[in-house]
Amino acid sequence: MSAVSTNPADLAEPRATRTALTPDVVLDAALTLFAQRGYHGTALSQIAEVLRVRTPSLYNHMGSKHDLLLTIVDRATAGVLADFHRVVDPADPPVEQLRKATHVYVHRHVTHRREALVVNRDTGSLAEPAVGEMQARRREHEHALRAVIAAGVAAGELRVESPALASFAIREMCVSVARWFSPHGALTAEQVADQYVEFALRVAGHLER
Amino acid sequence: MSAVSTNPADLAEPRATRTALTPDVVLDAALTLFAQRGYHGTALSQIAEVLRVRTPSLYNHMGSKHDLLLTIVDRATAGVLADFHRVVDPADPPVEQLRKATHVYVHRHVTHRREALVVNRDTGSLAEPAVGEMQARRREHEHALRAVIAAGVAAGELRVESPALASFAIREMCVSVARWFSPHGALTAEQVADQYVEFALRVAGHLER
DNA sequence: TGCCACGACGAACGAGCGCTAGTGAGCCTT
DNA sequence: AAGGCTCACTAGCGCTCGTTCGTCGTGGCA
Repeated sequence: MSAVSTNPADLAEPRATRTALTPDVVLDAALTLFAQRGYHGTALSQIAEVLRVRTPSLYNHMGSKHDLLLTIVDRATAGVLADFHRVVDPADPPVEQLRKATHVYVHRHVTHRREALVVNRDTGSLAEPAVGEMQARRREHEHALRAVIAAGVAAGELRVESPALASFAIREMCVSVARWFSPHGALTAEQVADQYVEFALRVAGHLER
Repeated sequence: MSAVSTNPADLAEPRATRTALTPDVVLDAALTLFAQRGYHGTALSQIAEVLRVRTPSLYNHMGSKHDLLLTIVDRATAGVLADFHRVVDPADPPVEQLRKATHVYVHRHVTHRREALVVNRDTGSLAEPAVGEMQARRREHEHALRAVIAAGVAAGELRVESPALASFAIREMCVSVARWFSPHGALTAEQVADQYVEFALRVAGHLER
């Protein structure tokens, strides 16, 4: 099928005209390049080049290269947790919680592909204590999803041997969407999210309707 | 559950006593460090330090830093394809092929965690034409798995809307095992592989027994 | 019109990188 | 005992990195 693309150029449009430089513009360019080449594989001179500016000018709009990464990872991981707690209602039946949790998670990874790639690849390049804090956030989401699955099993709605294993599998399955999705493909973010919700429910052993 | 570990130190044991230096020893140390810090995040001086040797000594046993990465990725991707064709018998029913393909794939990612991490993270850091060649191998495996699923759907043994999407989901689910598995955990490679085969069959819509 | 804050710039820094060359110590062979 | 080979070493190369500093042109405001 031609619905998807592995073309990494889907991430980048070389800024043709030189627009006003702001912290957000710098952050956005860094995000694109970090996602493409990785944190250590990206030089500040490359970010400056994309922005049609000399390297030192960047320092008028940022703290340091490390700060860029920290801000990116911080916002991204906070967003995932915010998504989860916004859409998952503890009063809902576990299956419904799993459905909603998976949907936002996939949807975020489709609409925030660059952030997802950077978080998954370069969180380890942060300095302490930031590494620990960011990993703690990921663990929080992981445990929340695991609890939902465990509750579903306890309620007889789901059937898995190990909620932890199922939770790992589902999460990584969703994350990987960022690696192949293309906005130019045949599938919309919504369609992909719906498909992956179905996959997640199957992995979790939801009884067929 | 305490069956798994996210401790990255599971990858590295700092070589206490200085053993004889050989190309394989250098490659192994590079593999460990690349998996931990990434290709661009690893300096040759760090590899040398682990081996209790000065940096230039490495060049008696390797071509260049880039050669190390190339060798690692080359062996790893070739191994995946060899695994697939060794265990998957085209004469088998599609479901059986999917079962075997998933099992070796997970098993390899459990027993070759470092290789998997490096391939997924740093293949893009290779120079042309190596990048293209390695990606072509990954595509070959991807298409082979997709064909198996499509055949299963055609035979009425599996049920998915899009074999491509299911193939993506299953592959990445298996790959991610390298990210959390610990040999010190409660689960053996075989047990994890069996569990993930079950997950894969569920994603592919295999009818429950 | 004069002033001032903003910010892009050239120059340059110290550090670290991958890698090369030449030297000399230890070992095997004869 | 003498020779040659292997290989780890010191020294140092050219380069790029992230970052700092002081200058200077410009646009908004008095």
